[in-house]
Amino acid sequence: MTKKNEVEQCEFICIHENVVKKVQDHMPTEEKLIDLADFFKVFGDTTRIKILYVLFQSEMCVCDIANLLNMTQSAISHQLRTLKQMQLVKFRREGKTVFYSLSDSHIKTIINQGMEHINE
Amino acid sequence: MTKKNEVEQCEFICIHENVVKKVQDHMPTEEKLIDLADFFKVFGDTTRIKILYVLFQSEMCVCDIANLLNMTQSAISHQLRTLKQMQLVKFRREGKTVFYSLSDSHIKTIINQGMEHINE
DNA sequence: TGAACGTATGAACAGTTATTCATATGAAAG
DNA sequence: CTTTCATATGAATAACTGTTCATACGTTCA
Repeated sequence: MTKKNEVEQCEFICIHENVVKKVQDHMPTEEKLIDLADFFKVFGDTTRIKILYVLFQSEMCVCDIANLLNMTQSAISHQLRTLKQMQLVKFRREGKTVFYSLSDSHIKTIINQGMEHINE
Repeated sequence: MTKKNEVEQCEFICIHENVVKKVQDHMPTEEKLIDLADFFKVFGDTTRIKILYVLFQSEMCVCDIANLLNMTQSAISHQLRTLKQMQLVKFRREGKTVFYSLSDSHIKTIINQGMEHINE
């Protein structure tokens, strides 16, 4: 029985081999799980959550968001880029100004569910 | 007009002062927003997502989870600690073994919503 | 009581990430 | 074409986070 030697002997004794196998078969692919974690990672930052909350109510330009959240234009712009890459916001240009808005209303659902959990 | 000098002049010209004010009034408290981000942060790690997925199907001991995910017992234990602190999992002891399970079924909802978004 | 074993935990290290600063891009107005 | 202004972006830095390693804790069994 030459298996991984780093792993402790628990592996051989361990209790629920049948359960482990069954669960293993029902797991999503590694890639899906990484994508999913990356998706939630976007919500895991205060600045980005704030931006999303702001956009819940109204489309808004970068400058306005920065003022509202009392942060620099650059910081907001960087975060908007992240949100854009994850397809959570979209934008339209109007002269010099760029207006951002939510690209998907069911983002609201996810955040609201999170809020519910927070409020016990 | 002596206000913050770090902020660019955009602040004074900027377009939607009325909108900004209105949105500002409807924002949750800073504390709530931080808590919310912290909550989502837990889902933003591949290992933790995997653990949660595993526990969707069955309660399981630390050792089994480690084997299933091909990670060290220590790594899993550390992450379970995080999940425990966020009230996402609960545990029961049976002799030397500790079994973990989901503490709240509506976690499933959140993750499923995330999956839906991933799958476009 | 001592050995065995499953789990927990602190410290250290490596990798990641958010903000800042300086500067670039792109559009409008003169 | 030059200036002004809103936004974007690359590089650098500081803070955070996940894993590993060593070890401690707590339970069972002899």
